[in-house]
Amino acid sequence: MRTKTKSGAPALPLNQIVSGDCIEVMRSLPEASVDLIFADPPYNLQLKGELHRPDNSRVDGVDDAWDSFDSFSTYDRFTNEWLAAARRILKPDGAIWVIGSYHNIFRVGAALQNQGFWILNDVVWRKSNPMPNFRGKRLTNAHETLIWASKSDSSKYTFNYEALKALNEDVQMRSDWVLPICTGHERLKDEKGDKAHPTQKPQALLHRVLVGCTDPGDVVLDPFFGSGTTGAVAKMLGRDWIGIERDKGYIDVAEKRLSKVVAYDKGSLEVTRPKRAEPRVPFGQLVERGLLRPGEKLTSLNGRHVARVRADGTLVAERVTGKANPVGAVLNGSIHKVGATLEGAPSCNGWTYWCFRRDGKTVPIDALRQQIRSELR
Amino acid sequence: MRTKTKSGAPALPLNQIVSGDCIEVMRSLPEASVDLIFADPPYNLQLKGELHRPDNSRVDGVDDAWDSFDSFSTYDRFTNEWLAAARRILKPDGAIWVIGSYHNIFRVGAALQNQGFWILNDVVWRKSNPMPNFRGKRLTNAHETLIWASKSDSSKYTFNYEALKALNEDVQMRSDWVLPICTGHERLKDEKGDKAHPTQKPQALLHRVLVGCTDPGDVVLDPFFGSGTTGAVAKMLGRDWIGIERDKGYIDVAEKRLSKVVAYDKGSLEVTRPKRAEPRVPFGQLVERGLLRPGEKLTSLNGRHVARVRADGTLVAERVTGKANPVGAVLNGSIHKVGATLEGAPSCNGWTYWCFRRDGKTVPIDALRQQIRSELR
DNA sequence: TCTATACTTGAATCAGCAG
DNA sequence: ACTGCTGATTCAAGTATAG
Repeated sequence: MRTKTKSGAPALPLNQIVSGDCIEVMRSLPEASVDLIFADPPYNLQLKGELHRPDNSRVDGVDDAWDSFDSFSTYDRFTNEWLAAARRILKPDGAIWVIGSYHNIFRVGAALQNQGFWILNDVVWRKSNPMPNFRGKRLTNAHETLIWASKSDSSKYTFNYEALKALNEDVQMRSDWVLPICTGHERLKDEKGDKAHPTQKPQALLHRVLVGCTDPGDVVLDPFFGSGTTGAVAKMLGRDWIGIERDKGYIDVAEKRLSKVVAYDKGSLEVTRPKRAEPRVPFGQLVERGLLRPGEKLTSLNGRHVARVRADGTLVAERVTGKANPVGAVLNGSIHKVGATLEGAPSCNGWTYWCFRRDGKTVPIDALRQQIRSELR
Repeated sequence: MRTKTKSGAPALPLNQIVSGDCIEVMRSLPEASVDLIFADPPYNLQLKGELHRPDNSRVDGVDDAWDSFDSFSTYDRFTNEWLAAARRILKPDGAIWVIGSYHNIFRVGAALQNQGFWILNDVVWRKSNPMPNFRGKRLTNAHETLIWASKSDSSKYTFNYEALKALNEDVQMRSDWVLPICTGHERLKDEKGDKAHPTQKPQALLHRVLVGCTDPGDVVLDPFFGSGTTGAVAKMLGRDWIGIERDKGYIDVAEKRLSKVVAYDKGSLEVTRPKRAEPRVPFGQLVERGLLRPGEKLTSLNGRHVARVRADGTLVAERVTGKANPVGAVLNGSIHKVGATLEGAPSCNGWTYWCFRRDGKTVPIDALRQQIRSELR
């Protein structure tokens, strides 16, 4: 562990967790000494009451004291202070990553710009397994936002373009990253088996950030260290790290975690990537994209049934009048459901069952799905 | 076209493009008169060497740090002014969508929150075919961000949850939308074959916003109308629209475009309705109508509890004797209350929880409610 | 040991109406 | 504005249990 620099300047507490308030601690560190800062500040969630799942189980929300601020202006003051302290210790060519949600990220982004940081990208972490919206009142909140910014617009920031491209099947890395949330064995638990930290980030996220924006031997600082994901990945990747954390309990968790982390041997980088399945295309997209018009008539493959497209991507069919349905009731639902009901079958692949007409020809709607899939590749 | 309201208040210029500065025009419109605003404001792109104010005047070159600060504060002033004007004309239960990139969206989001708008979701438009980063210096900027906010935290905003779920293969719609950028036939061209507007948005994006957040007949206003995508999709979907645009050239393009747009037929615009919209049927009606007899035995879905129907439409259950209730007290109340108490749950939908027996089969009482509802139609 | 089913959980600003 | 009652609402993974 380094304790003194050659120049005699105050030393950096490398590969340690420093206990205390991150603003004070950062102010005590030497200026222009850190290559990268990764920050996961409080999101300032404003939860009102309790939330239950449809099965009546209670959602364990983030109601910790550290996430509570009495107003936007209190939160803004806090944000400006820690960002200013972070800016001071960054090297001129250094950079910062901050992660947040819509509750706080707009205020953080504006503060970054106001202080002279230069935004390089905003990155969307698309969660493959987010928590749904249980009451059906909003969209599933399925992503979080990261901001990547250099210290100034003239910084020669580190960007390992080729490494990220290699991580992405040799295609340029994009600003949207699909990654699962942190669960399973990676999620740290306490003695009772409960989660040790409410907002532990997945290592894969940090892996991508550190591979892309640091080199081995760089100094990475995390002012909101929490369960220590930044330190764990930095250690694995042979980067020096500094963690700052206020909560003794989290420090214990992180220290235990870091003691078990083994650095990769140099030159080895895991490259296992699952093969991608064909992307799912909702039928509604054909309507949204204008490939089929609401009101347009679809015919079944056998020609016996007709249905019309609606603006929300469902079909409406006039049911044939018969014993089971003397009034000819209207039938509405997905392409699969309507097809199955009309055929009296347990299931039906609507993509190959329903056809539309173009230029005098009858074509299964699956052709339109193929068209969309080819655009996605 | 409407020109005067019954009350004599100034009329809304429905289904027209109003020429002029959007701040001034919005200030001239009646307050609390618009259901939804969709805004695609200038992005304040900071291309090196040239800084532009929102009014397109060039910022004189000064010291870099001061220069950028000046640019941000000018942009913030502009943002706050148009948002305030937009807020005034929004109905109390109205909502706003704003689209932007990392250059401006953080400032827009913070301004929205500062003015009292209540953010409902931030949505990521993930472009399936973005422009690559040619120099390999950053990540491919493959998305834009939209913010959906209601006028206040108490607004009863419109959200057609079921319709968006239907558009997405019967899975809850998420906050990340994969859609291609506007190209091909949809992209408007001028006489020379060049693109008629630099940032024309795809119709699919507006389709999703308008199907999800408005009903037919709602008033949708776009203060930065541009090539008129908002108006075109609103017209197709049977919504009233108002466009405001400063540039005569864009007005010509949009007017030509709008004149060719054909609205979908009304029947196709109907969208899957929420269950709440169904007429309410008090449980007591099942007893009154003789569908259930007083004294009849109901069983819980899981088979663990039994209750009897009373003549006033309440249930009586013998509570299971146990530690918490050594005397096995009698429990009486609504189908919901009795179910919730027996399960120890915060709430319970008695309609799907309680079952009765007919012809040897166990059926949820909700089937009887369905029967009454179908008679009401 | 393998398979199928059941249960648990995740940074959440998560209801609407009648009286 | 407040109170109280009705009754609507979830997706993907991982782990635990049963067969």
